[in-house]
Amino acid sequence: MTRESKILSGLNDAQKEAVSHGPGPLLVLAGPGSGKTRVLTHRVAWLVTSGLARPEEILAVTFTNKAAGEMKQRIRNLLGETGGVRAQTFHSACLYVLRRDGTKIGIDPKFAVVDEEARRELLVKAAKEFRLDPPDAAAAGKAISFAKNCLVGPDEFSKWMAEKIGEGSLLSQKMAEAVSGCEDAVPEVYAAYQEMLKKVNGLDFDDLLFEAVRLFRERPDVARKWAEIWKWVLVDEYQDTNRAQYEWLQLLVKKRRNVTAVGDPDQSIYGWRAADVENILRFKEDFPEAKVVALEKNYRSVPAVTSLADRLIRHNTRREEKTLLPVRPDGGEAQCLSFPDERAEAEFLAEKISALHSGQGLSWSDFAVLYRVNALSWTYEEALAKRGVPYVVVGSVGFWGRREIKDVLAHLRVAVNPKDVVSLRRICFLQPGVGEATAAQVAALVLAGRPPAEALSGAAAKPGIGKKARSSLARLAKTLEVLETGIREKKPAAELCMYAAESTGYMAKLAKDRSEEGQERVANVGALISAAAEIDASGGGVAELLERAALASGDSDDGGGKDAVRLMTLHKAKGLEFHTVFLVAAEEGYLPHYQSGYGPALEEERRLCFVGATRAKDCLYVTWCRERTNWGRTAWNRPSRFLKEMGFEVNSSFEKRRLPGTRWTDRIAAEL
DNA sequence: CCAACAGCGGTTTTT
DNA sequence: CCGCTGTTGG
Ligand SMILES: Nc1ncnc2c1ncn2[C@@H]1O[C@H](COP(=O)(O)OP(=O)(O)OP(=O)(O)O)[C@@H](O)[C@H]1O
Repeated sequence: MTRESKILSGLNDAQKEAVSHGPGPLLVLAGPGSGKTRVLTHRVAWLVTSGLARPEEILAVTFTNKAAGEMKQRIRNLLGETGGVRAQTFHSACLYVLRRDGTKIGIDPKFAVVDEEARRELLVKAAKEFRLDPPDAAAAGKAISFAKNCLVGPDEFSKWMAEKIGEGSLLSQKMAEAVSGCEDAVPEVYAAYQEMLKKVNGLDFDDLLFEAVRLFRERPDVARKWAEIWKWVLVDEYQDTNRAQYEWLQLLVKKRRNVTAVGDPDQSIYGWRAADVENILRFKEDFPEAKVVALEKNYRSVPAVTSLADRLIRHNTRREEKTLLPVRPDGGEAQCLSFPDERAEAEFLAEKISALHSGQGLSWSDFAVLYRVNALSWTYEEALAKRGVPYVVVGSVGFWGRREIKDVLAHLRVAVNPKDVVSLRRICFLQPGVGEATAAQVAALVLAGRPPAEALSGAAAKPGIGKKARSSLARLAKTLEVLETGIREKKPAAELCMYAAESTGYMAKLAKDRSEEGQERVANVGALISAAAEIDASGGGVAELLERAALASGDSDDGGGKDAVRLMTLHKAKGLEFHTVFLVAAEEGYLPHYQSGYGPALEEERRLCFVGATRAKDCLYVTWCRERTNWGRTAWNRPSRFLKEMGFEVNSSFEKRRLPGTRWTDRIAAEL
């Protein structure tokens, strides 16, 4: 078998047609479990083996860093190596471009990527100038993020917001909620916040997209250059792209038109973050010559699951119908269960998982518990722990988001970007005897244009600074100088990490804590040094390490390959699949969430429920509780309206209802 | 000026 | 339950 035919084997006709589409735009529109992601990866491999594209000419855009990693792995399995294919998120791709060509629109190439934590800090400070408290700062931050993702700058903001509110779209609904009470101040906060970002020479996540679009718009020659580099662009989860991503993509592909978009409008669940499902619906107009392929077979789920999901999603009004037939025979089960309270619900689930694990020879990682909000996870954690069932909460902070990692890296960030006052403040606070007053002195000197090491020594000499602070600031200044020369001389990142951790006394401070948590921190810093060494070995350095850290800082712990039950939000479950899924807390107020109970937001809640249900391959248990206690408050619940919409007969008069999957499905189908 | 602690209120979902 | 705020004692 030739390499090319090997890539096409294991695909149905429609999939083959999409994978082996030649040059020109291609749109794959299909429901869950139809093999969209599979098509995308096989298409990348096919473009290479067919000789149409060289690996380095391909950009495959994914929704998360994790999905990018998996895509690379699958491409490696098909081709033997990734050979320069870039698989990454829009944000990473834009960062890559801006690092290289940002100077052409006046961006200092040493800019730092401002992560969520630093962003909050800057926002709070910007909001304070206008007498807004932190909650209002967070609200303004949401509005600012919306604006940037819609390519609206501070100057146009007021006008834009006035137009948006009252428009009736999901975004306008969310905007109005976010800024209610502080509308008037938001434009000013936006401007002040951008000013601060400029001062610290930083770009936040949204700026990466915003600035990359500005670059391509203002410098068509640069856009052309990148269009020649990435001659083939493929985008997964296209239904969840926002305006900025859409625009950037258009600028990149409009000339060569070798663009593949893959997605499912029914799985658009990020409207609240400015994603616009119109982007995928408009593809045929943007690219009139586009080939459109529909995948109509569901390989993932048993009929009991697909029919229930289909019934649910039909309740959305703004929607184009699709055919999706299960190829799997009847089997498995889909049930709705009710419980008196969340303890009973959690115990049931733990017991069921234990039983299926030992009884059916399933792995722990074949199970997922999906919920609407992170706050619900602890109930299920408790019950699983009690039964000794291994589990991972996928929402928890991952390696790159951990405090000790960010602490050590903050030293390197300051050494690379001398204007990074946020990181400088952070490392000041790590020193014994240093608090707000001292850190403010240092920050003021840097904002006045002094280099960090000099500012530290300068502040140490000021009157009113304690003796302890004085000596630790001097030590920190020395460390920074060494790091700066180390970076100039391109010393390995691992070496510099180790130096930053040791010479500042940070390691010693961590080591003093003998608790389990403390020991873990020490080990994590060790792991950071190993990670840095790996980056060094693959030809990178400090810049690459910081890049990786900035983009991954928000990534959650996915448990790696650990055999454990996965607990996560419905949003995080997108794109995944499990043998058995527990869709818990299917109650009015949680699903749909009480803030999204009407209008376009409700339709998105329904899609969220749809995404959750369609993660199940064989078994789906949708559960709800009559009574739920949260933060010490007990509330009565009504079952989610989505239960009825899925075809379950729900009434509060029975404790537990058990219906065998397929037979039940047939009966309901006949009734409808 | 800084660190430690108690009390309160509340974040939907995340690159 | 967790993070932020304001208080105290060193
Ligand atoms: N032609 C095929 N033959 C057998 N199995 C297939 C085929 N195509 C896809 N599958 C399997 O179906 C499942 C779903 O595939 P994939 O994740 O690519 O679907 P998807 O359309 O991206 O789903 P979703 O939109 O729900 O994320 C996977 O387990 C995949 O291996």
